[in-house]
Order: sequence, then structure tokens, then C-alpha cells
Amino acid sequence: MPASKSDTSVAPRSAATRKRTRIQQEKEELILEAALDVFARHGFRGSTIDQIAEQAGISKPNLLYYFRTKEAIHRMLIDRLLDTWLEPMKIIDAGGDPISEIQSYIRRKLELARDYPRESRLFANEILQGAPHIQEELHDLRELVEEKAEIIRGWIKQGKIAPCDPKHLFFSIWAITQHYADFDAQIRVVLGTTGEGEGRFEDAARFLDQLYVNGLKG
Amino acid sequence: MPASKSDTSVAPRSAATRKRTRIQQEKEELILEAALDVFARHGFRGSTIDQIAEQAGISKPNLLYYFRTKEAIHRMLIDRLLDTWLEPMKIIDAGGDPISEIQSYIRRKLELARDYPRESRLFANEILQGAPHIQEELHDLRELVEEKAEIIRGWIKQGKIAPCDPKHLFFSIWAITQHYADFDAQIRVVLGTTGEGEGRFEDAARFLDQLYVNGLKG
DNA sequence: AAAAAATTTTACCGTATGGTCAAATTTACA
DNA sequence: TGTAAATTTGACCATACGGTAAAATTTTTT
Repeated sequence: MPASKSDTSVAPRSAATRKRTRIQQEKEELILEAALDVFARHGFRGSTIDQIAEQAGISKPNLLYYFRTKEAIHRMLIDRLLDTWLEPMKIIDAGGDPISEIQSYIRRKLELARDYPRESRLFANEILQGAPHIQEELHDLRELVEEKAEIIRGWIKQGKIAPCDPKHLFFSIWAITQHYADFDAQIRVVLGTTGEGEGRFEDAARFLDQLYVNGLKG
Repeated sequence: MPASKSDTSVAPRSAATRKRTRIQQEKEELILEAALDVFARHGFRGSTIDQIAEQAGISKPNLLYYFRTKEAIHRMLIDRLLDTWLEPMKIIDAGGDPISEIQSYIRRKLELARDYPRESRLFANEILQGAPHIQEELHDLRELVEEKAEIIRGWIKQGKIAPCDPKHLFFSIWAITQHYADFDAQIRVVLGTTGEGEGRFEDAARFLDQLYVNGLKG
């Protein structure tokens, strides 16, 4: 029986308490959505609770009724993000055709960058600051990479793709795909007014297909 | 004759005033060095003048004697950075051997990431926030890219490298090389204790050599 | 060495920010 | 419908932060 702080079933205050109310669910979603927007634009330190509350259309104390601290919102966003983020890597299949497995992986990561740019920037911000909040999760990632790197090594041994360092292969794929979300401001300027639409993602897909298919041919 | 603000040669306050004193030069360097460190770690909004002053070993008002605002320090850092940053691209030579020109470019960019990680992160932070302070400079970049892209197109027409979108080629090179500085926290965890030294940059160089040489073979 | 200029310090100000508290209001449910 | 629980609000607080003013000190110049 923890939490001896006169908690005789007063206000829930947080997600993991009691069975969540309808309002609780709605408001928490609302807040997280607003926070994602704000955090992605200004980073953690650059975002204020007031901004998030305003974006969510509620008052600051009301927001703090659902999330005790700014950190709590941030943490929940990061937690959710990581699931989505690692999914493409998880489904890399040792039994599939190596080249098309890698092609699919790149495409999926590129789609994430296109469809979830805010999540990408949130993540980038966190890593840039030295990943202070997600050291644990990073170690899960490490294991996942280790596992998938082994698959790549297998493909190399079978002569199905050119010998290369699997981890740096992954780094390069992460870097390039996420670049289209994280460095969007730069990319738009360099591509000029021509690159207004989402066509850059198709161009990128074409370029990367070629680069990696040729680059990894056994 | 601008600046009619009773500026009868009182305090210089800024760099561009009068001929700079010995102390002025020293202190400004000291401050910029400290600020680079702090900005790279915490981003612009996440950094405080007090932090920078402390890191520089001077008092806050003293710091503000040399730079009027936090923005002024940031702007000067960014300005300096951009010169260094664009240098490798500027020396891409239309007359050189295409593959080795690109190889050299990648290597140089990788060296920058290794030797100037703080500058890389400062830049990444700025772009992530939508590049609010460097829209102008970004347009210079655009012209530079346009110019160099034309060179690449020339090489393609001559059949010296495989047809590809030159701009996306540059994007990929920027993304990967800077990734080693910007996502350092992630890379260290994934590579594990093995990757403590700077060996990862050599591994990266090898990997990228292979990827791009094969990927761009005509 | 004295005067002028440059530099540094101390004390301070207004605002922004993360967060709290208790009262008021709304919602759910017996 | 009445009541208890859940939600919302307004007023508030302490601290952090960017920046200023003026006096005090040091450095440079004559």
C-alpha cells in the first residue's frame, strides 16, 4: 500500500489511476496532441505549459489536473512514439529477400517521416539533448539492432548482399529518412518552390532505392 | 551617420564598434566558446545567459557588456559556423574525377562531424526549430547547391556516374554525416562499449565509401 | 602621474514560467 | 433527484530569466 498521502480516492490526477473516465480519455488525448505539436516546434525547454494548454483549448490548471508536470506529458509522448518508431525495424524478416526487405524498411521509415514529422522532430530533439529521458528505451533499441544486425550478417554470409557493417547500414537509413522530417526547413528552401508538395518524398524514395540496391548488391 | 543615441564614444558594447581592444577580443572568444558548448547541449531556448557566463567564468552583466543579447551570441556562432560548414561543398571540383570528388566530400563532411560536433548540433537545433534565424543564409546555401547540382548533372550526362537526383544525393550525404554528431547519444548506446573511441568514424567512412561508390557507379 | 576610456561588479527590475490551492461547477450514478 | 466524485477555474506563489543602471575598478593613453 504505497502513496500514504491522504489519497482517499480524491482526484485521479494521472492516467494510471483507477479506471479512466470518458472525459479523462478525451482530455488526455487532446493534451497529448497539442503537446506533440508544441514540443515538435519548440523543443522541450522551449515549450511552455501555457502554450500547450492554449493549443489544447483548456486552462493551465486544468491541464495540470491530467498531467502533473511538463515532464509527464513529454514522457508519455516519447513512450508512445517509440512503439511506432521501431515497428518498421521489428518486421524485418530474416526469411525474406534481403534486398527487398531493406527496400521495404527504407520505404516504411520514409513514410513515417512523411506522415509523422512531429514525432520525428520530438525524437530528434530528445537525442540532440543527449537523450536524458530515454536511456532505458535506448537500450531496448540496442538489443533490437543487435538482433537485426545478426540477420544482415547472415545475408552477407550467404552472399546475398555485399559485405558491410550492419549497424552503420542502419544508421545511414535512420539518418536519411528522418532527415526529411527533421531538416524539413532546410530541404524546402533548397528544393525551392518546386518542392512545395510531398513530391520530395517520392523523389527521395527513388533516389534511396537506387543508392541502396546498387550499394548493397552482393 | 547612424546611431544618434548619444554614442559619444562611451562603451563599445559590441564587436563591430571601433577597433577592438585586446580584452575585447579575448573575452569575446571566451564567451563564444562557452556559448557554443552550452547552446549545443541545451539548444537556444534551453540555454541561459547565466549558464554561458558561468561556463565562461565571468559575470552575467559582464557578458552582456560584450553581447547585447542572447540572440547576438547565437547569431555570431551561427554565422561563423556556416563558413566552415559549407567549405567542403564549395571545393567540389567539376574538373575532378566524379567518384573521388564525391568520396572526398563525404570524408570531409564526416571529419567535420567528428571534429566539430558542437557546431553540428547547434546547426541541427536551429533547423529543427524551423531555421528562424537563418532564412537568409539558407538561400545562399540554396544557390550553392544549385551550382553544385549542375556539376553532378554534367557528370551524369557524361555517363561518369549513375543517373540520380543530385539534390537528394546531397541531402543523403548531409544527413548521414551529420547524424554521427547529432545523434551521438543514440549511436554510442547502439554501438555499445565497443564504440567508445572514435573508431566509429572510420567504420562509417568505410561503409559510406562502399555505399556511394557502388551506388553511384555509372 | 593624471585623465580618459574601457571593463567589471553590485544591486536591481519586470516578466515568464512551472506549479499549487481552494472554491466553484459539472458529471456520473444510486 | 440527490449526492458523491470528478472536473474546471481563478487567484496566487516562488523562482528563473533576460536585461538594465550606475557606481567602482582597471586599463590605456597622454
